[in-house]
Amino acid sequence: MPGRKAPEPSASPSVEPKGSRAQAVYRAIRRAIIEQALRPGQKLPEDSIGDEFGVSRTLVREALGRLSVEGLVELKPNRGASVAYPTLEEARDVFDVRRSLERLVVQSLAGRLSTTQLHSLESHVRREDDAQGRDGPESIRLAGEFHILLAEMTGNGLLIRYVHEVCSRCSLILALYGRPHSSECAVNEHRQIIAALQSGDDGRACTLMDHHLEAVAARAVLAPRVSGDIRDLLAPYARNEGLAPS
Amino acid sequence: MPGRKAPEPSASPSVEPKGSRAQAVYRAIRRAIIEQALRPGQKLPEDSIGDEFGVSRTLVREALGRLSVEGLVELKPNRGASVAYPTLEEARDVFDVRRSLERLVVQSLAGRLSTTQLHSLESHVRREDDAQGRDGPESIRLAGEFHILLAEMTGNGLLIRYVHEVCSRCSLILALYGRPHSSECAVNEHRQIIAALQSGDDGRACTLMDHHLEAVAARAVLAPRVSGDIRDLLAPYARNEGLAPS
DNA sequence: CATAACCGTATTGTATGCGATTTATAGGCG
DNA sequence: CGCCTATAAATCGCATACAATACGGTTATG
Repeated sequence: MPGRKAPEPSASPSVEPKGSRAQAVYRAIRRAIIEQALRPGQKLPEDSIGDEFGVSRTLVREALGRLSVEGLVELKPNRGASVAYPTLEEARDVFDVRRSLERLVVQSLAGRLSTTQLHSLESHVRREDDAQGRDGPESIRLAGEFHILLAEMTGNGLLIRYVHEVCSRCSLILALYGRPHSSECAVNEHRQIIAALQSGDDGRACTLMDHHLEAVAARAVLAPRVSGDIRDLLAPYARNEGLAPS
Repeated sequence: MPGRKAPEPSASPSVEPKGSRAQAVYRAIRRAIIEQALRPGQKLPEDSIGDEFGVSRTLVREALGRLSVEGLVELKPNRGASVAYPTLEEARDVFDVRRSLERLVVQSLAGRLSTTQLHSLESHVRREDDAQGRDGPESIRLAGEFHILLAEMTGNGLLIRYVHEVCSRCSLILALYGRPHSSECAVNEHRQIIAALQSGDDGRACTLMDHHLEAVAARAVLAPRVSGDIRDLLAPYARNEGLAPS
């Protein structure tokens, strides 16, 4: 097993050891994927993972099953699981749905934010500023968490779950197709959205959110990474043929 | 085990025996819930179900897990699974998200329907007419399937999955809170939506869909069933306290 | 008589084992 | 020398077994 250098998972704001062990495995893998510790195409054998976490294949299976439903993991019958490798078409689909959902979020929230919630949002944006450019994966994760934070403020459980899911998948997509520094201006856009929400102008908030997401999608999806490394260029094609990098 | 009279599942348009057996169990339970063969609050013990289907608890567990994620089943730790009993608040949440999603559906579809697709939709609406009033549960199921059919025509995999999910949950909600004959005028509204989509007027289609869903929501959620049966009236309160009918 | 503690039973949570399917490897044949 | 086939290794699909927890009834006790 070569190259076994696992990068430390960046410190989580709130460590939540709650729930069953299966959920713990689920969250761990999920996070590893989002932070790009596990790259798309990476094989995910049940027993290796079980060994790593000290649980049986049963629980790993359960976790992988859920991740597969959410689209973060590909689960081929009798051939095992691997980190999902979204196509550009899937990416566009996800972004379309995401725009719809987040429009609902801002409409629900405009003019209804408590000061506590505002502080929470501002504090988050400040953290985004800190991570700016310094840490690619963390920056991506924080950008996603901003939207999740917004969704949670609606109190709509289903909406929260869906936004959570599309944000995860968008993180994966950005990791794949995003340019480096792609989240540069996102922080400012986040600030603008907060301002619009605070002022209660839901039309403006809606428009801002729409443009924000379109911008994110455009940076990522419409501009596949132009890399000097031939492997990056070939990877999607290889994966299309069912091949994976060693 | 008293009262073991299982009503035949109404004939499915397309029997799809595909996929793993776990998925088969999943679909079976799902359908049983939607058609009200399993009422909200009904306990779902793993081994009884396994016996019934001739599979082990492992597969039943997998199915119940997925259903729990989708909100059709409630899964309490160490206490087993039961058919979900959505609250009115959850119901409203689901309908809110559903409106958002289906707006995206009609926007994607307006003016882009092939004649084949139109025929498919018209044929479906005709089936809805047939079931009109004759069979409550089947009527509800068909109404949901109309929306799923629309979603499938977008080709957006994520959107399809989400619409599928919210439709399932809406079926459950209607079963709980819907008046009898609540889907009366729905068929005509479906026809109008088809017409608007065909004409390519996406604004009108959007409005129609919005009103349609609002009407459905209003019939159901805003008008909790006024029943002479005291058990129906008490059930939600009982369930709120974690109590279930025998 | 009411209440609390105890124990048996039923059901879930997790691990493990076996057979099946797939993938990799090595050997034979053209 | 390359291709096809046969055999071996690895991995998954599923069932089963065991351990842990919660529930119901019974008995002991205040």
